[in-house]
Amino acid sequence: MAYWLFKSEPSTWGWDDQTAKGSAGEEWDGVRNYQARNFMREMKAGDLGFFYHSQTEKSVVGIVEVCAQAHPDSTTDDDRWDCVDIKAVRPFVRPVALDQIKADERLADMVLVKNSRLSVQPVSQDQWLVICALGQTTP
DNA sequence: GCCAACGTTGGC
DNA sequence: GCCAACGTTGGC
Repeated sequence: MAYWLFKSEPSTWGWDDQTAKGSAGEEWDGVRNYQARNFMREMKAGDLGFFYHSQTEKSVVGIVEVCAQAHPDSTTDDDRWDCVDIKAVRPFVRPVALDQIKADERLADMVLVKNSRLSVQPVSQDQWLVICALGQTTP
């Protein structure tokens, strides 16, 4: 089982939008970046991910689960682009801010810190556990 | 195949 | 609102 991080601007698609979809989940569509797409193609149903709010909030706000493996992105006819479906699992008791992540030396190698622009990224198990602990939330 | 120009993203 | 970093595009 692998861990990931999904980034979104809350004004475009936020945690509230995601939870509103319930257990049915929703396509993580609109990604037009090869690296991000390739990570989605590696995902398996049951993998877990962080839901990160960029821009105004810059915080990890919850945990999501991959509920459908990569399939063609329904928002384009261009067959280069695939996406997975994700569903909300649970919110963080305390959102974990980017500042906190940057300040924690255990998280210095996170892609979020090193390549802040990549919208879908892998997270190691160690990083996963540290951030869940900071968020006071069950991994 | 290289590289300059351009567009987009996201932190500050 | 600005700017740095990065990815993509297109001309050569």
